[in-house]
Amino acid sequence: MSENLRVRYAPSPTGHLHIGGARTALFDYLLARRFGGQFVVRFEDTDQTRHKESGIQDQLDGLKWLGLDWDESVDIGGPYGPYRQTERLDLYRPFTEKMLAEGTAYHCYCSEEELEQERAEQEASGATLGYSGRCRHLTAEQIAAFKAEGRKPTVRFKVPAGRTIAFEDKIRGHVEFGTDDIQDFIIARPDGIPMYNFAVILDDYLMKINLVIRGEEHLTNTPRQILLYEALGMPVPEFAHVSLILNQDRKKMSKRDETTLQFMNQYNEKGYLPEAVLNFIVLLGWSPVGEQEIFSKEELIAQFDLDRVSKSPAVFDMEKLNWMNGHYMKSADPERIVAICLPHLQKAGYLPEILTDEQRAWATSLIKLNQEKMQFGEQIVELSELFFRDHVEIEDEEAKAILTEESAPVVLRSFLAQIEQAEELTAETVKALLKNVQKETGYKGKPLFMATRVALTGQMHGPDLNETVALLGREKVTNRLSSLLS
RNA sequence: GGCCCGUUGGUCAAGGGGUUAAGACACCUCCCUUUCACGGAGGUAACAGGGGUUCGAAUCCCCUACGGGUCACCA
Repeated sequence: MSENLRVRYAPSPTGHLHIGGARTALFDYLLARRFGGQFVVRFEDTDQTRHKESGIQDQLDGLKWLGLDWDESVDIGGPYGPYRQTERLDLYRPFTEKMLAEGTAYHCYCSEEELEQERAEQEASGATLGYSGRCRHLTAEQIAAFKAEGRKPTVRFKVPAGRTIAFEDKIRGHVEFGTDDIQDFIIARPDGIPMYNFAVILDDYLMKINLVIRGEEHLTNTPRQILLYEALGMPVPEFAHVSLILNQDRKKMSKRDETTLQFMNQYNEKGYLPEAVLNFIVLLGWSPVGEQEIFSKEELIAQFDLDRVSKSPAVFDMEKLNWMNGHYMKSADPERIVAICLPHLQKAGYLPEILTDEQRAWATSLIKLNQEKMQFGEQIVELSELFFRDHVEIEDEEAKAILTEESAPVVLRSFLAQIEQAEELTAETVKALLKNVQKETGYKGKPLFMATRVALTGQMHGPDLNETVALLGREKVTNRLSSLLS
């Protein structure tokens, strides 16, 4: 890569940033940053029917959330703009004209209905699917007749026969296709708006993109695009086709698939850390040289390369993502975790929208207490549920057994008395209180701590007991103890 | 159906002619801990199948099977 590297991420703005797109964009970004190239984000919005107005911002927000930045796009401009296709329509027209004039493309007057019928017949007879090319050699009379009918032609590319189109994919190696398997395809609609295959090559050429990284679903588009580049005498960029990300059923992720969180905004909403998601995504396909697998963005920039990207599809493993996110959460700044978790507690109705300083301080302690147990922010709700309920429900058999020990009421009665006398409850004072209970009753270890824990939380497991008691507060503690003892 | 791509433990994956076939997640056991989690020490578990080539194939070639992608006036 001696020349200036220029890569692009070119989504269709139909919705939020998808995990597959995020990975492609990440690969683009990493390479551009590593080799001092430019990363451009451009939008392919020529399909009016699928276009979603918020799509562009959603995509950009997703990239931003992940921690990526770009050198050229709709928001910051750049020397090769505009960066959305619907604003570039005038730029495409001369190329269409050129191809028509040179005979590498032709007008096709077939209606959508006719084409549909043709396809149906092909499917029925088991013939090769695709356009027959019947408008290639229309006579002047036929054309005049179509025009008289009021038909508006599409523009089709004339695919040369009998050729082999080969290219060296940066990830998959040598790939080749025969042009006889490719039918004449439409490059521009009757209204002049170019189709995907045409618009991409024009944009990539105009924007001086020299490496195209994209999903494997575009592999079979590549020979078509190479043909187009050739027809226009343009240099062909390099290609790198990244394999698909599959869901847990080993199928291509469908938008409706519920088993996997597929969009960046969902991760954000569930309280995942962007650096964890980024770290996880890069490992879906790419593998480092050594055995390290926790990488900062900077470390990735220093060593990411396409030659270590896998050819085979990867199944998205939520469990591993959760582990990795948990790993990042443990070492994250507690204040940041608080900021992520607070809204979840509020949404759950555990805390009001407007917090007093006291409430905020209390919630902060609560969240910090659970920081090391969380895999993602939303889990704070279930983790802290016991702090908000009115009554303790003991369902676990083992837990029930703890309370039937003869030591249990002795310990709890003593603890209740201690609590009532205590000035304030902090982790330290609670620790001292429990020590007093130990001295007074003679019970220590499990009979002491487990009885207390179960009585107050209903659970065998949980965060630090001293902190838990302190956060529960005198009222809840005395209520729970006395209702249990009566 | 045609064309194209792929196939190493349940998952992510290293390894690209000679390895006891790494590592991570998950799972199991043990240690640590008043509990859980964390951390630590172990463990179970894989080269899709069949033919070649070779002294020797997970690695190279062919076939089969399976999975996926694509054949739009979508991108």
